Amino acid sequence: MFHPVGYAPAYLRVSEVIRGRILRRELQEGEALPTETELARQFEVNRSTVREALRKLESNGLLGRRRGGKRLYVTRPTRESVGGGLSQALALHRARVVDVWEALQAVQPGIAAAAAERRSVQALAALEAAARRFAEGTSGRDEAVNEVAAYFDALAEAGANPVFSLLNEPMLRLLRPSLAVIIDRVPQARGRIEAAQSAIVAAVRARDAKTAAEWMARHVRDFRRGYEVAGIPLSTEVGDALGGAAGVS
Amino acid sequence: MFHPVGYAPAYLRVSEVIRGRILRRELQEGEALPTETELARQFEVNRSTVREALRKLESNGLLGRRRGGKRLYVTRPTRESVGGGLSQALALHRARVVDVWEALQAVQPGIAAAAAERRSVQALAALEAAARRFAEGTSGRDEAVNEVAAYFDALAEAGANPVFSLLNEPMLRLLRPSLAVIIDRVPQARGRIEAAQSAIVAAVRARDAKTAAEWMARHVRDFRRGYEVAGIPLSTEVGDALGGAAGVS
DNA sequence: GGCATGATATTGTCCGACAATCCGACAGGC
DNA sequence: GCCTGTCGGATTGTCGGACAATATCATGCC
Repeated sequence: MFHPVGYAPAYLRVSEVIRGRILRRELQEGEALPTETELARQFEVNRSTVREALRKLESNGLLGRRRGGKRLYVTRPTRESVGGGLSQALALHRARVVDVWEALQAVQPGIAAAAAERRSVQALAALEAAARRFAEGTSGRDEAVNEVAAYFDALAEAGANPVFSLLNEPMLRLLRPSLAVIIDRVPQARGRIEAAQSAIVAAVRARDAKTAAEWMARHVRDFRRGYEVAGIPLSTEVGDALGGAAGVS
Repeated sequence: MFHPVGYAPAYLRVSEVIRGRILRRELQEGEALPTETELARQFEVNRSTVREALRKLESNGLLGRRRGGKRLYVTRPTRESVGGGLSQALALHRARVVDVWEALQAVQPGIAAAAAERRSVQALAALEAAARRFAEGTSGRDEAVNEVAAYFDALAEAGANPVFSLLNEPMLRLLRPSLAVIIDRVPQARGRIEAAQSAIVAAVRARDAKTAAEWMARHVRDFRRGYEVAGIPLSTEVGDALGGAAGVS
């Protein structure tokens, strides 16, 4: 019958006002925020309150600091910050490798198709470079995993669709540990990945969306085989590795 | 030759420690956090510092408050909190409706297929209920939009894949405003949506993944037609409506 | 022009304080 | 028995002030 009466502490109201300003682009990316003291003066709250508001925006990725800098600048959430939040949420929702794999299966062919349709010359070059780096097989397992991720990223980037780019990140992040295991344990993994990558690159170069999507679908199915061969149960929860090295010790 | 020497302010270190504890499930969901004073004592920092750390975790959705409550509890990020962050990021990355639509096109058929394969009896009932609510056509434009979103949510839920559930939210949120325009301007929109929904429901009931995916693909393609008929440019940036009513006035 | 230098501004952190209010217990009335 | 009113304690939200460390910037020097 009645709606709960709304109340919000000052630190929340302050952060919402600033957030709104950023989303409405009244505060533009790269612009420096006023100093904490100045904000406190304008909002007529204490500096501690302002600081709490800033911390919220900071972890949303809307504010950031230039390396070693002191002032806060308006930034837009990076792939990393968005991906971090999302993969953290997925880990807490007990997502399993099979769940992430299934999502990959759904999304990646579309990404490959988009890349084939719209890739620019530069994006194609970047994609080819990523494939080459993996193909060189510089031995290290962790480097290899990074290169696979970089390849997927380059592909999403070539699709020129920010939604794809942002969705890509968390899935790759979550699969990283298990992918490392596959590369370690399945001898033919590198070869198969390399083959798929170069086939997809070729399709993207030829702007052949259909073939790109098909190869990608095959590629993703292959990952599932990889899990089975490597003896990783599909019901393993992802993100067991998270939380340890989340950033600062 | 040398890595930049790491330094992190105390509020960050504190929040990372707590975050790690949560991700490692040493702090379980639903558990109450110690009081701020107690945390300050244990971490040997000031209460203000602890509060800044808590604000960060709060906006990550890892901590929350029970309605009207005072204490903080460990929570896992809800679809809303994750979706909010993601759609905010997408808005700032200037994602356009066509980008979101493309992602929808990639993901939704997979979701429908997963739902068909794994739906439980309850999930099916929820999906049918959602479809019925929309079909009743209770007139209001905004209610209709909500019901469409609820339908997609129910479908993702039926897929029993947390990745799908979490990815669904932000896309729907971003499409909401334009969907409202479509329903307003395109007379036959309701009918077509209703037809697609019931076809998909039927396929899900019959556990026919292929048909479910095909109908969903058609359904999503239809949305694109809707945009064109409604005269919404596909290059419209999503989230122009965001930022205004982000929460608190 | 580029670079050392010093003054200034700003952040990170602390301390102490107080009002509001949530919580739990407790008593009283229907 | 259950609901309501009361009350003390605990906890959060907010404030003011303080200070060390250091990023920033204008200055002067080569």
